[in-house]
Amino acid sequence: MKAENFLRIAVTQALEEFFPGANVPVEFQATRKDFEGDITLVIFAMLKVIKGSPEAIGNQIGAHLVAHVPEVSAYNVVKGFLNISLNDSFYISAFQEITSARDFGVAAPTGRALMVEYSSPNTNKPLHLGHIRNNLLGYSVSEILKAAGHKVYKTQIINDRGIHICKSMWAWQTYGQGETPESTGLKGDKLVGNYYVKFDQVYKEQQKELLSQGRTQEQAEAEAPAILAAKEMLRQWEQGDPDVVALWKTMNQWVYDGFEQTYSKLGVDFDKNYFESDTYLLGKKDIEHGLAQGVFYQKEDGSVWCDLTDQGLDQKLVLRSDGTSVYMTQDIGTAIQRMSDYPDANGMIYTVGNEQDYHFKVLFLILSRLGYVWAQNLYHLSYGMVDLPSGKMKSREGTVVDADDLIDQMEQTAQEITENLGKIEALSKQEKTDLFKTIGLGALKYYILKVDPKKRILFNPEESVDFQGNTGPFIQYAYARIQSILRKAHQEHSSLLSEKPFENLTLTDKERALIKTLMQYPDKIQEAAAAYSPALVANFTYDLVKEFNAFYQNVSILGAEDNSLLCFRVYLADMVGQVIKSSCALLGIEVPHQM
RNA sequence: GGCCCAGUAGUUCAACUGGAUAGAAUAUCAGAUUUCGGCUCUGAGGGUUGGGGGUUCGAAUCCUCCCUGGGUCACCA
Repeated sequence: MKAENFLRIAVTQALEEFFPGANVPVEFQATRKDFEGDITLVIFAMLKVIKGSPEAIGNQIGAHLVAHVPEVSAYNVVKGFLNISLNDSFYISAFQEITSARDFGVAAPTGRALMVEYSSPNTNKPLHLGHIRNNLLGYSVSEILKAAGHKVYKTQIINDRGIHICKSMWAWQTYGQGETPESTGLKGDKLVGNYYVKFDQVYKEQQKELLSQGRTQEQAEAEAPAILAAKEMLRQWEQGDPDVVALWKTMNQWVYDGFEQTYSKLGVDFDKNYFESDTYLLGKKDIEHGLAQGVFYQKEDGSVWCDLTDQGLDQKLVLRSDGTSVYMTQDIGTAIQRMSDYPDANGMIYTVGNEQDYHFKVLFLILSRLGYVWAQNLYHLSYGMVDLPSGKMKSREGTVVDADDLIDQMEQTAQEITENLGKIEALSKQEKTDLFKTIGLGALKYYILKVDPKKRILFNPEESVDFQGNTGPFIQYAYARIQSILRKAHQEHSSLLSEKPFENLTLTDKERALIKTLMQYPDKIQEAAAAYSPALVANFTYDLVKEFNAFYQNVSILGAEDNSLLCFRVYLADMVGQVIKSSCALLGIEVPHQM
């Protein structure tokens, strides 16, 4: 049982005794490290309801707790804080509870189902560093929500249609000379991306020429043959022209194959893919319904709008005067579609960059005005840009960091650093390359996920692979070390480990602190799920590792004086390892058995 | 210009959502060990939380006005 629960009961009893009838708020928090105690009751918070000096009230309650609650061993009062110390038998039984729990930390099913959308790439260019943050966040939040007891459907919408797709199609058709991924040895997304770039070059040149012939910039942009050709192609695609559709299918397949490789390297996956080419006509019907309901209004030219000025927002167009849809129309339609595809789901999380904050604010508002109950369970998982020390990423200037290149670079950096440390000579070649992948990706993932999603990231590849400090490899290293201890323990003391005879131990501060941290794990998952923030999990894991290192430093786990102590320490190390592994899994990070 | 987000040690990030003396890591410096200047320990310095005002027992956190950076305000997606 959690300490907070039985303490709350006892404190309420004490208050009832000292201040009958008063409805006093009981607020606990973890005791800060520099103070004696395990859990702290905040007396200040009570002063609004009851009168008196906080010290006196704290002492009164503290004395009552020591007298009536067997788990409470001592207390002290500092200003308005009552610090409560719990005895070792409480910690030991709490620890036993943890070790015997299956899937410690994972909550019981809540019966809720949610859909998480992430990645959602365009099929005209390869994935870049920004997508990596998106993918890592979306995947990790999905795992965290699952651990918090929800059912999760991971999904992406593939933006496989539109003028940008036709641009690379036209460029390939015109300049490609039949190149394929096989003939060039390029990943499909790279090949297609090259033609997207090619289009832009040609387009720019044509504009320059038109400008020199005296056209305005606007005219040049509109009249360049390349853009006209791409537009024509889009028209043909929409009419189902067989040749264009065939080309579109072929080139998109190249891109999907390329994306699949990148996803699999990143370790992310999806339960369901939506394609914009299937869904881009959705939403019009819903606009009509909304119009009938009075949620929208129509102007004389026939365009349809939503008036959000009463919410401090603007008027928002939802259907053009020619009856065609805009981005918002599609998003309204797909949201409704998805919720009917998955009737058990009653909410969605959209992992999309913060440049679309406004869009999603409006989208959610409109959906709720349309009367969908699930509209209140929509969340925009908004994240900031990723910058590099070398400067900002701008696709126009070609300073985009390609996702595959970055992953390769991370593995290579991991290799250099690991080999320099020289602890892995015993491993086979295959084991080594696997290890470098694990470390390189772990570094990348941890570095990105440890930062609050909302904030911009400055990503420094070198720093991220550091084996010291708040980094992925540091955590992985701690795990590997624990595994090595456990291997030895099982070799040398296997008979001892079958039972857990550690009832009457006296714990050290370090051991108590470690158990305390372990006990927080389930709450951390809930917190992270409520905040949609992998950063909370990441920082918890780091705290746990630090706590373990502090314990490990002054203690010889396998050299304990008596058997039950040794057994206890091995179980403690084992449990720490399990929690590290499990919380790393929530971040999508693998842990190595040796490094 | 309106709206949204961010601003915390030199640097990269925390701070349990209003709690105690704002913490880690990294970099720097000083010791210890090491003949390796690289590895490992120990310790230190480093902060007006962008600035001013306000709210209260108590503010990095809340309200307000400024400053800086980013985003967004299309019949683009």
